Amino acid sequence: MLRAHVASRYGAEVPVVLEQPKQPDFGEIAVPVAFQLARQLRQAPRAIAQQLVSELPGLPGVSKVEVAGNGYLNLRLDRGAYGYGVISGASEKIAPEDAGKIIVEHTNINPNKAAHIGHLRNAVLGDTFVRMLRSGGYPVEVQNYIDNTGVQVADVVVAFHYLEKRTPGEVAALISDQRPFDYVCWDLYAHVSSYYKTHPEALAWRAETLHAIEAGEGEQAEMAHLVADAIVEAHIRTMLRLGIVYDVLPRESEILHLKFWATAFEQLKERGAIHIETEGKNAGCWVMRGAAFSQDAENPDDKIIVRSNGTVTYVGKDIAYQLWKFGLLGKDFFYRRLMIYPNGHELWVSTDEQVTEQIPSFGAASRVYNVIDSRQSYLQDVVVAGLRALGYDEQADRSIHFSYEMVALSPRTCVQLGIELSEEDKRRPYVEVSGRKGLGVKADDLVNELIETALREVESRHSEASDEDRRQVATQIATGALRYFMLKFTRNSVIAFDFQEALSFEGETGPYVQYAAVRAANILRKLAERGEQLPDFQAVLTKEAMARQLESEDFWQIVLAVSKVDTAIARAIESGEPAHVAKYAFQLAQLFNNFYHGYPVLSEQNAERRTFLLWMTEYFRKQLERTLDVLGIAVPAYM
RNA sequence: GCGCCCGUAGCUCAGUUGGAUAGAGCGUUUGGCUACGAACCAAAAGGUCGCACGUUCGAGUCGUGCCGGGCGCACCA
Repeated sequence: MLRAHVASRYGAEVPVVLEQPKQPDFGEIAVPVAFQLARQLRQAPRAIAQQLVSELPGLPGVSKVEVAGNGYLNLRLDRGAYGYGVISGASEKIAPEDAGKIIVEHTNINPNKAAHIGHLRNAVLGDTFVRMLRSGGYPVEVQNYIDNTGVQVADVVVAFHYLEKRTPGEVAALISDQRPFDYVCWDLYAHVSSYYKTHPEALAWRAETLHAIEAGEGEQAEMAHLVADAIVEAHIRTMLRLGIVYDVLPRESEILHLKFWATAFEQLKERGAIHIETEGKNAGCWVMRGAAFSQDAENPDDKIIVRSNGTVTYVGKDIAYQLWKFGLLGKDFFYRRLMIYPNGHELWVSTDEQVTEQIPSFGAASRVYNVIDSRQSYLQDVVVAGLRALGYDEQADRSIHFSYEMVALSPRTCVQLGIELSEEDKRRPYVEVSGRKGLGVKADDLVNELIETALREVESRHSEASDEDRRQVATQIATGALRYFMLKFTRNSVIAFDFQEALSFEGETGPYVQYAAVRAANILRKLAERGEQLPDFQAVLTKEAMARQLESEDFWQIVLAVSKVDTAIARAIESGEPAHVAKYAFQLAQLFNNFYHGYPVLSEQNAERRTFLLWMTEYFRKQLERTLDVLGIAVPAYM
């Protein structure tokens, strides 16, 4: 409407953008359109703004338009109408009707050792983004790719087979042993990695093992399966502690056995996307021309896809996998159900032969997000260049590297962990986590420590509750703290992990937000304990009543902010930034704690005011819970 | 050498496609428990947004060049 007016008055198509003013007393909506017009009309912005206001017809829902600053148009909303609309309004879905399936691939941990905090950041980011998309109405499929035939698994097999001389039977016994198997492998992997350094000839064992795994024969192959399957199970269990689940686990073993690569290879050759090199340093290799993904325009480096010994590199397999995700490979996996989660959700895993009639449909998405840390951006570029070289430009555009910076360790935390730092490392702002060196904080250790810390706190506050009960609450608080901690940083900031900071439950943390939701619920519970029921808000709080109550600037600002859950999530989806949802949740909680302190609800004497306060409390509770749900954070029964 | 990321309060970080007086948490100082449990709230102090040019009515935000830090650039994944 405003746009139409501007267009007809000035004969100019100017984008009319609506903004939120910096300060609340400037009104609810700001329109900087006069600035844009100023350039075209060569007049002062303020003069144009004044002209606009004097000629503007009344806008629905808007009570007042005024000129401010150098030429802002500030709109003030009709508070009663807005408040009444909020009571009766439903939440909006932003996904277009015809939106195709979205695949989000995350976690992707090498199944050869325990998960660490770096993996947690990946999984929490991925899982939260999935929750954001689903709350917006998008259909999403969650994949966790398992590299069960790679070097890292081979290295652990080398350790078992050659260094420790164990049989597959003995490894199987270790898996069901007391000590967590992923922890055993964690140490073993660090051990074998350092062994290679002092005994380079041992690398021949690795080559031999990789060969055995690929051929699917011998003790090493058997052991590789045992190890990978057991570790995958451990990872699934670790992630479930944080409420993270998957739909399907595509495995590298099936990419190989079902000849995904062979099919992709044919396509790549046919379309000239890759070439065989006859001379130079890459002689005998199939390479992709560096020009396709070059970072160095002057002298682009080619990327080897097939080695001179005929084996395919990781990038090659990833191109095949990416093609499958878009349904462009002309092949599919077979699947078997791996497990059923406690909530009934089914987890499927790829297989190389048909074992069930009821094969679910996976893959064939219209958009793909790969949650992978920024260190692999070069390889992701190559994969996308591969799609492009095959003529799949559209799919290349819809292949999104959802990148994030690594989690490192703060120097203080290194000292706490008893890690010896070199003089060089001591001068760094943070130290990189390294699985090879066994340098890092295991995910399960961190979760356990968070639970114990929370438990001490819960026990000191709620001596009346049962042990079991308190442990459940402590677990919810611990995982809430951990998830929030992983989300409060934007994706491209390096997290220098610090124990003291991560174990904090005060200030900008998950528990702070949980506490606000619990407090809101407490008020409503107290009400019920007094035998009172929640009033029918829609009937009691008429437009006029709303207008009366919302004359209070405090209340008006609260209602405005609390009503913007969907907007906040939509904006976060658009920017691909889960941290924005976390930030919004924290702001809501701050607002509520403020409200809680300033306005006693149950003891309010004025009947209409009391009903209004109750409604605000219930509205706060509902919106906080929704936002926390998108963050994967539970609301405890008490705190 | 080339590419990507970062540099904002003592510390850790936000800053919504360029907009009005740059924000939060922690830490410091001060005040608030009669329970809708203080895992909270209120107040104070704290800034050359790394530096310099440029574009613009307007730059923390865009461009160029420097400075400082991190990560990549394998016939590993």
